Amino acid sequence: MTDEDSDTEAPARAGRPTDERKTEAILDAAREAFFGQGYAAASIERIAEQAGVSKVTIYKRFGDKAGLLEALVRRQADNMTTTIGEANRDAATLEVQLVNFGFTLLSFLFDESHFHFDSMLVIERDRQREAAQRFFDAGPGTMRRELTKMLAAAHKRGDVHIPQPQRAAEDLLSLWKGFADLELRFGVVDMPGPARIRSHVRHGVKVFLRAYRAE
Amino acid sequence: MTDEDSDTEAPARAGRPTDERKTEAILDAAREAFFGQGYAAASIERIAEQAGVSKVTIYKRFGDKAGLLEALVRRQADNMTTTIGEANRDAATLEVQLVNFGFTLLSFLFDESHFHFDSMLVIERDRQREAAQRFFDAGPGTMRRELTKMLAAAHKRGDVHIPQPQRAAEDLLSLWKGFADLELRFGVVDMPGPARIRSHVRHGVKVFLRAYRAE
DNA sequence: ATAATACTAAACGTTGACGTTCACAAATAA
DNA sequence: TTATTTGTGAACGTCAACGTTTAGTATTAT
Repeated sequence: MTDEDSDTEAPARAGRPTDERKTEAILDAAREAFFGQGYAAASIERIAEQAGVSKVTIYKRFGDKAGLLEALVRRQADNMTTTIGEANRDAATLEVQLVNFGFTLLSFLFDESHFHFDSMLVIERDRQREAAQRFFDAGPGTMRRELTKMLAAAHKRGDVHIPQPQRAAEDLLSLWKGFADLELRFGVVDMPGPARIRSHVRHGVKVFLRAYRAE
Repeated sequence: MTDEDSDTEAPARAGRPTDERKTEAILDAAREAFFGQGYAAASIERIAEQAGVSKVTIYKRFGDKAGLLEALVRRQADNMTTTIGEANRDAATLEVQLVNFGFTLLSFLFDESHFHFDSMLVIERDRQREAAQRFFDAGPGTMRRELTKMLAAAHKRGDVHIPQPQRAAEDLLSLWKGFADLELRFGVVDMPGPARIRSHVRHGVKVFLRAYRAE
């Protein structure tokens, strides 16, 4: 009679329960396919095969190809938000603080599983406008906000001279992403390891602080 | 009015001569399609239609889809080389010199017809490795070389303190391309006009020169 | 056991794109 | 005019992918 519509995690429903690991496997396979070959070239059939899942399961869960991309974007964005949250630690000096922040960011960006992401999304942005916007907010947007706050605080303390913190934040993000990103994208160099990433971040921070040091 | 062609070389061959304007029209249409939708999603049939050309003509001239992309990449790379060559003018001060250089570069990069180029190429780079490399050499690679030379000369003159000119060139290129590029790619802002571009370039140069000024 | 739900495999219809062939029209040199 | 080459349109074969359907299996609560 009275259906227990409990909004808790315990389903307590009849029938075979959904296997959440399959959802993860599908999204992992979709990531590989979409990022590696682009949205159009990726095939649901191969995604299903690689995920060890029936094609029908994908359609049951995500509706269609666009829905699968939508879900993937959401997961990646959440993932990024989490990573960024963990990066915002306090440290002794501003320099160390920035280096930590940048290292976390670049380690994330220069990861095989995320690297092709925006390239695909950019091409698809006309068809997936809100998805692209959401990803920007979760990734670069959040990054800019956090960094802007940090820089404004440092300016107030007198550590640096940064009258326009948002613009400065964009400068630093540009220096970090920078040319290494270009070389990577065109396959001129290999993916850098942690040591190279840290060195690159340090260099960016140094240049940045030289430009914005207190007079 | 009939135009008498006297500039071009006479083919002096029998039969109907090839219409070079058709080649251009095909490449223009291919650019729109490839850059806008990506390689896989673009269709030769629609490219032919948009170019006002028979599909067979495309196959006669370019062999297949990959050949068409190949030719397109080559044309874009040549185009870029030409533009960069024109940008390298001497000017009174280093600052003016850099601003001119950057303005030419960004005007080219932030043009609708080139903007999606690397996004497509990145996804296709595994299948079109040499095309990607060629484009990198013609574009960012040349840019870095030219800029490195300019900065090394300025360092020798004592105008600035740049012991590692190539790294500094990468920094400046990063600052220029920077965050505006990201916002554009995700559709957060519209394509900037010349005024905004010049302002952005100026800012980049200022930050750069503050960081690398002579002590 | 039974009902209910998740899931699979295989087949299906449909669409769109690649690349080819063929008959024919258009343009030019001889 | 004639030979030669460019270009067109329409049709064709092939293939890969989307998304659906169906019949049946697996897993759970009652």
